Amino acid sequence: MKEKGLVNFFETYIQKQPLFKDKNALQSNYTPEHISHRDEQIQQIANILAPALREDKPSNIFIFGKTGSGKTLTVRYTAQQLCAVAQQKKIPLKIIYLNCKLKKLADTEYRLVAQLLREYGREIPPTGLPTDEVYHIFFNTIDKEKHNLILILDEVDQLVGKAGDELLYNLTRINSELKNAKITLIGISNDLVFTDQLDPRVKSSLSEEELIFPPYNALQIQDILQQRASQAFRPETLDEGLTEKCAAYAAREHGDARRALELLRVAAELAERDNSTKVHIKHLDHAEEKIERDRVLDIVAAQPKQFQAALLAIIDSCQQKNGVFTGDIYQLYEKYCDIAGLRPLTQRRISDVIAELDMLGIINAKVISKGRYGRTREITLGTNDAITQKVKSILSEELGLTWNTS
DNA sequence: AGGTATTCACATGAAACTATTCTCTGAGTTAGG
DNA sequence: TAACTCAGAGAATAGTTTCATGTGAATACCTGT
Repeated sequence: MKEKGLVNFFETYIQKQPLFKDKNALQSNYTPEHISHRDEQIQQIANILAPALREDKPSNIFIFGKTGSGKTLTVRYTAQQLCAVAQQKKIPLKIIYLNCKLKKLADTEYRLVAQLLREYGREIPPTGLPTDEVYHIFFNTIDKEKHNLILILDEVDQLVGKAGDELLYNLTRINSELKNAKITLIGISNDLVFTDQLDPRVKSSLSEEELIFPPYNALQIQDILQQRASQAFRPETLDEGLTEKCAAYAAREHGDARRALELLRVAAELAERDNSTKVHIKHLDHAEEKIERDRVLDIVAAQPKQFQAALLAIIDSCQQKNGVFTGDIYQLYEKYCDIAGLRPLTQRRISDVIAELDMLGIINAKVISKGRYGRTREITLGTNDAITQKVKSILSEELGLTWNTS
């Protein structure tokens, strides 16, 4: 009986008209043929990079803009076009795109240079070599033949935050020592004040040209959504006013187009699972909640045990009273460590852990001064009750604590 | 009343330490000629 | 003698600990009226 039901399910599943025509169009790494509302920026970047086609060195560029304002997309698109022309005309040009945020790939000096070498077909061990040595190999490798190298560093702020600006300094300076090759840097960052941390020398040479990507406004997002939606969905699958609402959601979040697309995709997935023939507004609401829940649960499950114990202590304290401080958390945390058989970390470290959890958006921690009674962080939960309960049960399970709700 | 000094409870920074992973190198060992 | 094995030295990195210094405002303590 049961099996038959399942077969039926699969059969009807096949017969069902899918909502999606081409789901890829909503994926964040999808590059559309035409990029709307960024013509000006594309032209600017093209102008700056064009000298590469005459085998001159283009200026370094620094690009700022909030998340989801199309920075990466625009740069990659322009670079692709440039590369295509260069290839056609047999102009020696190499473009490397690196995302500095990706762990284990390009988030330290050593790894970034190693990754660059990998792009040139040289295998570099993940550890064991001195950094100078790797630089040396890099230097020799790229100087072997005459060419222009355009290096796109996405989310450079992450790199500088972790590894310092020495690398950028070396890269900008390396040009004067290279005989054949020339390196052009394109830095992409969503942190507008980030250059303040940089060494003035690096700052001036890196931002020979600066570009700012303004966030999309609601109308532009709507336009983009509609374009992508027409590729992604069959006609007549979206409810009236759906893209408008979706755009409005995203515009509220500082014009993040990526979020808008994700929202639309998840909503459609939910609709599909619902056996609905159309995506309705209610799906959009559910999608927003689901995205948030998935994000939090993923982060929580991925944290190390110590973070989980700290988070559990935070959740429990916060549920008992509001206005929770670092000291309270630490005491409870020590207790939980004891039960779970963990060696408790120092308060200094827990202070950092709390700050990191705050960064992840799971909790809110604000430094306040209680005057005579010291200075500390005031901690509140950043998620709604339903999610918090779910998080709590995951944590209890992970830590092997059987929980009695008293 | 108004002004200054104290004081608390951590925050924040810097440096040093630990553990892990990996390469490189050279000494010692082994097997085949 | 060439090939192989293995231990030890060095590196990079992540995660901590240790030590030191900083900090904002509620209180305590003065001061002069």
